[in-house]
Amino acid sequence: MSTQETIWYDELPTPIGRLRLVADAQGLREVWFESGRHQKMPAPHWKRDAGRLAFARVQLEEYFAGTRQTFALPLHPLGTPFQLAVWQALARIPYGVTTSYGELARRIDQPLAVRAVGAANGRNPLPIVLPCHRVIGADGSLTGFGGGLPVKRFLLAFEQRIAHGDLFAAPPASAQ
Amino acid sequence: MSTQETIWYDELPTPIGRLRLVADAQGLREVWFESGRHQKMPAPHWKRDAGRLAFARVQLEEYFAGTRQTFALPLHPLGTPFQLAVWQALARIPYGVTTSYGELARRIDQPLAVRAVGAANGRNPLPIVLPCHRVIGADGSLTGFGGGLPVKRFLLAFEQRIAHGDLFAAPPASAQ
DNA sequence: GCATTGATGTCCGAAAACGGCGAGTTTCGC
DNA sequence: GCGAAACTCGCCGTTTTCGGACATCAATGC
Repeated sequence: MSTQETIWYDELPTPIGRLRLVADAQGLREVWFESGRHQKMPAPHWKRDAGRLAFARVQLEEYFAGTRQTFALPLHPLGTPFQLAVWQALARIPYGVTTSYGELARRIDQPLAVRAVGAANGRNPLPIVLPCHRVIGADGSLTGFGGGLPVKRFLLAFEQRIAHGDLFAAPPASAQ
Repeated sequence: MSTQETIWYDELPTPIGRLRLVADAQGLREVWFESGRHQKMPAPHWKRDAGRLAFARVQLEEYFAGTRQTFALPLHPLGTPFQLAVWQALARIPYGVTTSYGELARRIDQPLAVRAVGAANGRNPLPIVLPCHRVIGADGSLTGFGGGLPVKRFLLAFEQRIAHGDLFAAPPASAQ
């Protein structure tokens, strides 16, 4: 019997669909889009526990309510050193601002590792909390997003709106 | 004069070529593919006797007609204790199901005797009756069969078809 | 005894394929 | 001519695939 680490999870309804939050004793580990293409399921030994995930759920609810622009959470994403570097850089992109993959590569001092940054971005286990949606192509194209491009569009428009203090949603911007 | 045991044999046409059946007073001893590479011939003192082998021939005909999935025959294969153990395990593999050599090794409580199981399988004196054709590599490769790999493929496809209740053969069944 | 051989399975390293890119060039419409 | 879209190619970490090297056990032949 291997000593199995305890893992908790919970679910959360949002404007972009249901999210599944996963955490261990050290912090938030994963955020999934339930309707995502991967269709991942919680491992059988994980425990559903709303209380354990309240710390993250509250801040996400605030984010979607438009009252929170920065997350302050214990995070524990699993990845290679390179991936962790990229994900840390993600956390430093300000609310409502976009950057390019190339720019991100420069910020981690690997200006040529452009596609690798793209790949690491695609593996981001903590979407929204680590705002990979704020990274777009150098030519302004959205290029890709785990939860689907419509969701990426929605998040960017949403942050724009909040950042500019517009209280009402603009008509088109239909999400998902 | 050594007391020579009486041995009878007979032949049987099937979709996979002529089979030769060999039995003694205690039961079925061998089944050969006449076109097999071994080109074995019946020993001179054996007696050809269709009546004596009717018990086995009937069940094999039923098998190839698709109306029999389990054999109920007196068997008398000759082999070492290890081989007999392997062959008994063979008899417990259900119709239309495949297993790996490693899995078979585990079932006889000798999980590391993987290649030995392979060797014993290769010496199976009662092909078809003891379904060595249902044993394949762990990676799904067919790896080998006394009657030739095409025959193994045919038998597996045939059992699949019958087990799933398909009455007509699929056209190409292009070997995976 | 001892060495060799199989109708295998596992592990490890090398090599190739694969991305949520970007810059430069070519190709078409206008 | 001009610009946008299509194509090409280099870049880099990760993942997948592939091949060769072992371990392991019974049987066989000497």
